[in-house]
Amino acid sequence: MDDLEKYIVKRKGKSKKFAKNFEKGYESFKIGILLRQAREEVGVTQKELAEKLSTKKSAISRIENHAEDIRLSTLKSYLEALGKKLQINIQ
Amino acid sequence: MDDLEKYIVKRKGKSKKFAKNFEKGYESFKIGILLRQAREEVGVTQKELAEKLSTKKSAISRIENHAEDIRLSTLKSYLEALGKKLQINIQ
DNA sequence: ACTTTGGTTCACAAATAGGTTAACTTTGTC
DNA sequence: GACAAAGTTAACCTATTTGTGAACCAAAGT
Repeated sequence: MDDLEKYIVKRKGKSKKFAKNFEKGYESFKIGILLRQAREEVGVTQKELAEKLSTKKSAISRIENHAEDIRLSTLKSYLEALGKKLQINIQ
Repeated sequence: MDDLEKYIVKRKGKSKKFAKNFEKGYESFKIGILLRQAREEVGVTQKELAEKLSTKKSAISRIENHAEDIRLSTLKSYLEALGKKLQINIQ
């Protein structure tokens, strides 16, 4: 079980809603989970992050919970606002 | 000079149009260059790739040349159609 | 010179991501 | 319980990506 899976188990325990939504499809949630994990690691609230990105906390929440897809630029700026870097590899 | 840069030099030599467009901004072209490189490596034409993705060759060309941004799902399926895997890391 | 193949670009339509507001829930603290 | 802070969701709107067809160019082969 890797870190992401551990995190998912933890989050399922914390949020019944998440657990239910999660079953609808792993793939579509994977990126949101990754992003939430990154944000929590840094210890920033959705509101704080939203301000750095000149957007609203609701948009952040949507990305972390709902978003079926995301633009590469959004992904990048989200992470950069957390002081992280996005790395893309092709295998 | 890494592989990507080498490839860019090569492509600048082949296409004046590309060379000119490229100067307008590196960042926005980077992903397209990566994708073209991946496709050429496999030896697939834009038309062949388009068919696998149920789209048209013009859409492929746009992604490789013009596209300012791209959805994660598009990136993923493009690469998977080439038999490659997209790997995302956060640093 | 003509045709074919691979690629580029444009214009328009369709689909979808992201901005925004407002109402709501959850969680923690007093 | 009351309150505040953090997060969620829905609705609407706008901006952007992607689908599509057509016209075009360059290179290669006939």
